[in-house]
Amino acid sequence: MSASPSATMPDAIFETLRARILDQSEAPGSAVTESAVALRFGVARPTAKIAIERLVADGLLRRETHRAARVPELGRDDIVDLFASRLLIESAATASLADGGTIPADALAAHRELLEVARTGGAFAAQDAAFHRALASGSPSPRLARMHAALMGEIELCIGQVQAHHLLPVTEVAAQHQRILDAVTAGDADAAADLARAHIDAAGQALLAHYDRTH
Amino acid sequence: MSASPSATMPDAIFETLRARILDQSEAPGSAVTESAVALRFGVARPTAKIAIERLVADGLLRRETHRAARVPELGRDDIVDLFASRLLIESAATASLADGGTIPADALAAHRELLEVARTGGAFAAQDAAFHRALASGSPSPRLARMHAALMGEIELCIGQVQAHHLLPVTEVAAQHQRILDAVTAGDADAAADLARAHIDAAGQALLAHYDRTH
DNA sequence: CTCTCGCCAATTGTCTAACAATCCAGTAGA
DNA sequence: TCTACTGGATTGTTAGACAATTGGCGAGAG
Repeated sequence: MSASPSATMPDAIFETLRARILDQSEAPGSAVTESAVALRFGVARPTAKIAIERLVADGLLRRETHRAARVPELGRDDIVDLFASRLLIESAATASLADGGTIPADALAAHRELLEVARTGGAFAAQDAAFHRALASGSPSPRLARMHAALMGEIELCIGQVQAHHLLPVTEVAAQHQRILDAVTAGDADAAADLARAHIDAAGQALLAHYDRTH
Repeated sequence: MSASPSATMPDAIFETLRARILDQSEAPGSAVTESAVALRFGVARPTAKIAIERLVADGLLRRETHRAARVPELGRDDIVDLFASRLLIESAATASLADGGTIPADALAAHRELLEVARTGGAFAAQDAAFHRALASGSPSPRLARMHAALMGEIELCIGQVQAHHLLPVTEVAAQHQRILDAVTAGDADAAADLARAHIDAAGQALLAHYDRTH
């Protein structure tokens, strides 16, 4: 995947670091300094800085001024807040999508890939995230889509954990996605929003329960 | 106002351009090129670029790749979408604020300034914007606050128009703020959210009516 | 022995200059 | 008249260097 048509240097660094953070190659809590990144990729520091700033904007890194950026360790409060915010945005986006009554092509493609993974087994985090991303960016409200994108980085961090610890069976995830799509196709905004809420809440509850078990 | 303790070059350019855009010194639709800004402030282009990128992130400028950034002309769809999104975020933030039952100090200060302006007359856009900004950033949900901040630039653009065309009397704005604060103090989340919704909706409706009159 | 002050290393913030890629309009040629 | 090309304008990207801030560590005073 990821045939980068016009691979620019900051983009390439961004993508590489993003993948490493999402699959936990970069341990949560570890520091990612501009100098280290610049050295590692053989570029000037400002180039590394741009990549890091994009990661920070996506919520995949956190930083304070004059401090090294760090991979976030999502605490209980973070998980609660993140899923509550996501619930608000994504259910609204799903409802407005249902008003239109059509499913974005990207969302359908992601859903089919997820069904395929459910049959063959394997990692499904990428497909799950792609589905939700497509759902939001297909919404008729550009600002809703923008806000969801800003949340998506941290969400993907969480999805990775749900998958890694087998907190939810992939078949159940796929089934819930199917029901959401059905409601959207039927143009039932209330039902679509409710189903989206339930889907997100289930993931949040599972993750919180796991967090409480391990802390 | 705004004693910048450590005025950095990009920040100074950002603030200056921001003020010029908000008071319409830069006409909507006009282009803001990196070179022009660099020349005007006597800095290198990347320095100007950073300032412009911040403006774009705040929604005060729009740009496509390899095209000059332009001051947005908010169309009817933009206004509808912006106020709908704002309604969703700000009412949720206000409700969670009411759950805590305490008013952020900044919000109270902005409210008092607005009351003062209501007595003496004059421009109130800055105080109105500061009030809403403080309300959201005082919310216990950092992500809600972050999303509201991302909307705030465009909101302020709208508030400026509401003020410039006298679409709402400042006394009415102040009175509605007062009612919201009262509900928050009382810890009544539902009432606070409803009042916030009504307040935002009134502004949106007034702006839309004005838009339809003039287009 | 403890507390405070000052220095030093680490890190980011910022700026300039230069080259590369892209887009658009206007023009020359078929 | 329509197409292809060229030139200017604009942004994208990068390297290198200097400045400012932070936090920790050690030395000296109490």
